[in-house]
Amino acid sequence: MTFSLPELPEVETIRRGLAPLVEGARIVAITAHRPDLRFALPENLTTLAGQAFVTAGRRGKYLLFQLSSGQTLLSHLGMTGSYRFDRAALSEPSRYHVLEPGKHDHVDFSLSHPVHGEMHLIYSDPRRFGFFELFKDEDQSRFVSSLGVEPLGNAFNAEYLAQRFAARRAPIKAALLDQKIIAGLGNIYVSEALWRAGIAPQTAALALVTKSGAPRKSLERLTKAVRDVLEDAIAAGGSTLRDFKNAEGGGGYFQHSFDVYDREGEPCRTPGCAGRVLRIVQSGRSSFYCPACQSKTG
DNA sequence: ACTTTGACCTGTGCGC
DNA sequence: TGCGCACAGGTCAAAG
Repeated sequence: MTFSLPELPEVETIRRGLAPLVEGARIVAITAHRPDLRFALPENLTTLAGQAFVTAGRRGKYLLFQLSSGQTLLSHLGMTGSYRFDRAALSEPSRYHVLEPGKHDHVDFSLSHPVHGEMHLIYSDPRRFGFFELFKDEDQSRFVSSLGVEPLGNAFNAEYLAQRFAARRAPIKAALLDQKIIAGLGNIYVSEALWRAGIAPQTAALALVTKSGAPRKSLERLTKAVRDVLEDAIAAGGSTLRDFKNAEGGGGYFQHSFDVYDREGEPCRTPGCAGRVLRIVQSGRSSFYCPACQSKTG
């Protein structure tokens, strides 16, 4: 079992696992075991007791828990954040009301659900790159307000990307990682999408746009590749998601295999291609691609 | 306005 | 076996 590297498909898979158990649950108490993760925890986090979770949503890589007060609790998993349920009844006198936290357990949501009963939802995060935010409206959110389009939504299309890429000299790899353009792609799925589209990661983003500002064929392919790779990953995640409800230690998922990511030196999987996967470093991050079938010219 | 780099943080896996 | 070190990647802040 590898660590979760939570990009959009992983966050969506986690959301689908959490939703049936948290939606409708009343918050009995929230206990934070430390004052900060990546950033300081919201000051009034522990005062949410008495509210209920209405929906568990997602935007990009953010989980958005809508509360009965109208507020939204934003949760970002960083690189190593995870949720698990502990079914210990809150009212059992032999139990501590707040569970004895594990080394990397940082936030404990004590919940009471009308159907599923009492449980703890525990946020754990060894590297503490994750963070929380509490806001009333999305335009007040430091994180959500600047996000680009949802890649599985209608606003995501080749014309939109052409407009955003037209003045970008940076490599397409960096442009696809920019959350202000597309919300939800990370290092893994950028490599995967570029491989599917036959575009080398060093290609300047503006090379995918014509002089008149129209998307080139390659950008059309890339748009479809991004959408397809995310949909495939969500489908795979759904099939491997362990059931939060019945799992002893909580839910999770198994990372599936990728076509180029982390396959340095291995054969390219494009039919008929004799190339091997290469690893290069761009902006301090690994990119994996096949130099034989991914073009640098747009 | 755009682009790049460093910092944050800990577990893992490799070479010696 | 143990130690040191490079590496993993999401986001922001700062520098170019």
